[in-house]
Amino acid sequence: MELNRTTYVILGMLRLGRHTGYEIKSLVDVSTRFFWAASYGQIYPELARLEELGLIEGEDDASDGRRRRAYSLTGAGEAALTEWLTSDDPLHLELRHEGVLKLFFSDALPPREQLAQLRRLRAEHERIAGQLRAIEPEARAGCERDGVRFPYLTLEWGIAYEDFQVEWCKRTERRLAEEIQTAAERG
Amino acid sequence: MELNRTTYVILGMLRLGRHTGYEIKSLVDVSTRFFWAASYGQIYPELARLEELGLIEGEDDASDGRRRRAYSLTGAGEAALTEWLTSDDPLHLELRHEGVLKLFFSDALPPREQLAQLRRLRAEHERIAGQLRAIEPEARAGCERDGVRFPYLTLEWGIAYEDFQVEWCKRTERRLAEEIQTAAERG
DNA sequence: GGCGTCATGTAATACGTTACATGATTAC
DNA sequence: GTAATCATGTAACGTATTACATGACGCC
Repeated sequence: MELNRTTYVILGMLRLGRHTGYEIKSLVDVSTRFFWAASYGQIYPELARLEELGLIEGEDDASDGRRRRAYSLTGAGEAALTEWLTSDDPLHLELRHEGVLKLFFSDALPPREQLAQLRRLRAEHERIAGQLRAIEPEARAGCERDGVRFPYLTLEWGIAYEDFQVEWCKRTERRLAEEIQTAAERG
Repeated sequence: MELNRTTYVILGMLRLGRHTGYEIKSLVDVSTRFFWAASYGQIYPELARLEELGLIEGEDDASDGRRRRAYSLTGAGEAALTEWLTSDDPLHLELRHEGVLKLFFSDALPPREQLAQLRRLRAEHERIAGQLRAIEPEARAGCERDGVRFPYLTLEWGIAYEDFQVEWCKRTERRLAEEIQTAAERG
């Protein structure tokens, strides 16, 4: 059936309710974006393909003058989603982290710059942690309102992850700063 | 000058010493791969381009019968690398984590399957942590031998990151298991 | 002689983002 | 009336992987 991985964001979002492509993109942007992004350029063609495969069903609606097509899961779509959720195929894990890459090559820098770079890295993770905390109250409310808990759980995961990064940076900053201090006293 | 981000892996690796494209790929595969991958399809064309830009210098060598071209950094290349290392342009941060995506949609599953999925996620991170710990002794030795410490530091980061994931999974598994238990006693 | 490694390179493919075109509605 | 939002769609571009072709060396 040649399902790619963007497929499942769409199927998963549609399982939570009938939605348009535009809505799916908005949902992704406030939820899975931090660990799984998707753009219009992927979503719209994929919706067409999934409908052709019979995994989703679209219905046109222009009742309020806005042309729109909302999709819902078919039985086959629900089955495909569950199949994916319960399969133990190897997970796609990918990390691209320019900050850590810079750190990798930081022997080229003088100690003060090394520290400065670490602080920038920390600031970045603090910023993201802040973003996540800002949406936390709404996510919690949504969780209690809809009886859907796992989206909230993954937000908790995101916050814990960013906090881990921040703490690691702080520890490493302290280590580096101490060494610079010691070197200065000896030198 | 239109430098993309694969550029800097190459410049950085060449700062550590004169290398062929093949060697750069091997180095990436045992070091930055976990937070910054690169393939032959990127490396070889980029080496040609960087030489044309005057950031690196290649020299042919077939002394042992094997045709090969080893590159080293030029002054301009070193400057470009330092410029990147010290700049505070926004960092490229990207995470694609199919396991967390599955978790996000796990309200669709019965509790037993939710737990099973979490265990799979943990197993995956335990596997990677194991891989990283396996290369740790060699990295530590290399660190002490060459006086280059930051590559080792990023390996420590990788291990800490994978350990964080494992611990988060364990905590969450316990929470879920308790709830299932409680529900069973009430039901 | 054959397998693994060293070594270069590219073509085909897949994946993903950005930017734009289009046009309606809603809120100020 | 105009800016923001809702809504669809795609073309161009950039990024990255896979797979293959090619060929030599070193070890068993």
